[in-house]
Amino acid sequence: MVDKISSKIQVMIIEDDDNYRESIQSLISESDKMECKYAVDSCEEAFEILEKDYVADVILLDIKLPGISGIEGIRKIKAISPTTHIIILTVFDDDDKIFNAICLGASGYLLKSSSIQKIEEAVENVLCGGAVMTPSIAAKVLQMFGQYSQPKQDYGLTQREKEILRLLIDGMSKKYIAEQLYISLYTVDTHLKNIYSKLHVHSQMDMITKTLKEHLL
Amino acid sequence: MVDKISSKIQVMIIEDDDNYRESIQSLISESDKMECKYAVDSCEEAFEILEKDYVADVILLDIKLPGISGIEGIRKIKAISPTTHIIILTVFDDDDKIFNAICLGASGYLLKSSSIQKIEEAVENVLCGGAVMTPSIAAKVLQMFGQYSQPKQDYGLTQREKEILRLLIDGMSKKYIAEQLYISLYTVDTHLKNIYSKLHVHSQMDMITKTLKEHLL
DNA sequence: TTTAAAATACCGTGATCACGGTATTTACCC
DNA sequence: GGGTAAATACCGTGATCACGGTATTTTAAA
Repeated sequence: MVDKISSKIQVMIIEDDDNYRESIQSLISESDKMECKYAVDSCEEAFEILEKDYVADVILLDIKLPGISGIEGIRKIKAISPTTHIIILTVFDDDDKIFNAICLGASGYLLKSSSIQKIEEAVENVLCGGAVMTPSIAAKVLQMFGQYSQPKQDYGLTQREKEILRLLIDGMSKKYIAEQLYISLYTVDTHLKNIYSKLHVHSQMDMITKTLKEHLL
Repeated sequence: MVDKISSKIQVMIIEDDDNYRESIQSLISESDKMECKYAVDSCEEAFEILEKDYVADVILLDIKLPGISGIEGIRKIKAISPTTHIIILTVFDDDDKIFNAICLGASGYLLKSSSIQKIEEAVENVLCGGAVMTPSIAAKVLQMFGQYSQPKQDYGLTQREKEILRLLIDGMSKKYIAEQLYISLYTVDTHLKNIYSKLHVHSQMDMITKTLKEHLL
């Protein structure tokens, strides 16, 4: 072992377009921060390399690949090498696929037309724990996010009612709640009746589905 | 009305630092795509303007303001002028606040150190329905997102069991499900017992909370 | 073809729930 | 000081649920 172990960021490329793959690899070779030892044209090849000793810091992954697609590949890459960050490369703005990719654990998404500077920037960002997204993806993600946190309709539940609701959602029975709160089971029952009336439901199940689906707490 | 109505993008600035506000305003004035008629130093002022006839396409909003904070301001801005996009401006990488802002409906987040090109780019992106985020924010958002969609643990439920689970979550009673599926109530009961055993729960409520919390369907 | 898994069905018992009442005590607002 | 909202408590009845059995048929895999 004459050479010292490289301290450069280990970047791997999975891309079936020979031209693009090689051009990116050579561009990365010119960087003094990144290094690309392996540039392969399929997920299958990548798996083999990763299953040996090689540890990639970042993988630039084409989403449209013959055989195992990029999307499917993400899962396995993450399984083999959990610390490896994945940046999706694609030519088109295929929001849905990108969206899936991101849900599966990709840290970023870049257009193939991105400059080597953008790529380098993205690689550094994901290594710092950041993520990189195009505005359209970002918007989609935020939109889903908004639904999830925003529409807190107010049904006018009192503090005590909310407290009891919380305990029920945590899986406690009416009886147990009564004991925990040092109140009578009858009282819990009364509160429940009031909650039902306010939420327009008729069972604990309805109440809980409504609460969880609408994120009322 | 001699002049034609401006077709430039209407950008409004809410920023209490006089220097920064004025410099951004003058930079925007040089743009041929954007126009900044109003640059104010508080949300209160902005509300007044928005409550009159003025319609801002995009508001550049400082997060740290005297009086009503940027975060609080977002809500009211959105209430007065729902179509207005909001881009948060801040000096520091205050993830938590940004995160709140984004949940409240901000379309983007920029560092004050951003170049006028970046700002222009961001403005155009949000007007196209996109969103702009720094990598650290993006990562945080994705992380929360991942929890929400990833951990689909498999409890080995059969098709029929999943079907019944779905119906229960839709609020149906065991009896009603039996009728809908043309099977005996006893059968539904048996399926329930099996589901309980697989999910390690002991009531419909537990089952539903578990299903909804872990997104098992 | 044998086996295993899935779906179906039945029963009884004790526990829990839903919901209709009614009623008292605080606490706070006008 | 009168009114209101919130929290507390009690009761009975009919409905529903949980869960322990046991058992048959259908389907799919070996």
